[in-house]
Amino acid sequence: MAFSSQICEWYHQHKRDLPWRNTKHAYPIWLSEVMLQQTRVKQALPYFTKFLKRFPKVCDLAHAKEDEVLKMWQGLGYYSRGRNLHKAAQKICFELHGEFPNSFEGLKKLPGIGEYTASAIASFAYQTPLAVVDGNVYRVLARYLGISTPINSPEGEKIFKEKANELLNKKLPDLHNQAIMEFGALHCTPKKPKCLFCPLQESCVAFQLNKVNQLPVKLKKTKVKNLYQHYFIFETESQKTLLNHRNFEGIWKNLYVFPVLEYFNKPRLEEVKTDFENKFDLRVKMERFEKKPKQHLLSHRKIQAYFWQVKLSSKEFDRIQKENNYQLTNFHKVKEFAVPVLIQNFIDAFLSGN
DNA sequence: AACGCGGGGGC
DNA sequence: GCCCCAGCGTT
Repeated sequence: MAFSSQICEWYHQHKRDLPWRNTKHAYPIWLSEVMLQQTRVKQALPYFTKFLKRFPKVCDLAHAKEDEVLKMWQGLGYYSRGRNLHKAAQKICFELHGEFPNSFEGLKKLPGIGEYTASAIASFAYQTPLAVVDGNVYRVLARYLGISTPINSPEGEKIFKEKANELLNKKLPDLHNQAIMEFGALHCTPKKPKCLFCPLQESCVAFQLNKVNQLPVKLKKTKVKNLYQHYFIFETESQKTLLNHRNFEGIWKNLYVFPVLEYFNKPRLEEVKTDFENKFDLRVKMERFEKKPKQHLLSHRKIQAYFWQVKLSSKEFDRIQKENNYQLTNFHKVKEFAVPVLIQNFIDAFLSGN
């Protein structure tokens, strides 16, 4: 219990005032936890506020269109979280009479809720004595206990989960869980942890062995692949353009982009033009907005995006829209659709005249 | 057991 | 440039 009381004491003195800590209701806790998956507090905070204002209750979220949920999620990334959030809200509202499951197992059945999030909601909302194990906890425990088992190996997962539950203060699981995560986020940080004035210094194995900067151990990193995208901004004289709803598996599922050709190997310009002509059965003058591609980095892709301006007669425009089932829209209404940040950046520049 | 999935920020 | 972030779902 020494560990927990020390962590909780530290938490009492250093914790940030975050809105989802001022409630015991499952709905806002769940919303915050999903947004915080692989996402920093600073980035998630404005989304949390915006969502709660627009969807005060879970059934408000359930009754919304997925398009609107994704539009509100725009810029937060990992859009499957937004889609699953919406699906889970519908389950809770329409199948569970608006009541959240009150057990770990019940919570974990909901889409988008895994081991971590189920533990978090169960402990924060219902004081269930379950330890959360997130990136912060892996790091704190790896150092404090001097465990060099890779945190993302099956054995590591098992060991750290066991240790986390051994150290858990089962009388105050919510406080303990908040405390250890906040400690990892603010004090026992990945780079430059504040060991020199750490309350756990004497009992921290990694500090005693001077191995803090070697822990935690993490296996591999998935290689980043290049992705070359050529977007086509179709224009008519009446300010219309076409959007493609990405209603298939993969990057940006269910978001909207301009009609696009994608390549894993850099195509020659002639190749792009030929592919364009074949895809749309169309031979027109096309011009790139800029010679240099816009680079956009994802965790697993390095995207080079080219944007082409394609002016069409209303007849051809109409044909292409129908043949490809594209979304027809006025250019200044593109901002009403959920689009990736890459596309939003282009639109912003385009509309401001660059 | 490994990979796909976004975007931002620290160093 | 590399790593990490209150991970999850699929294969």
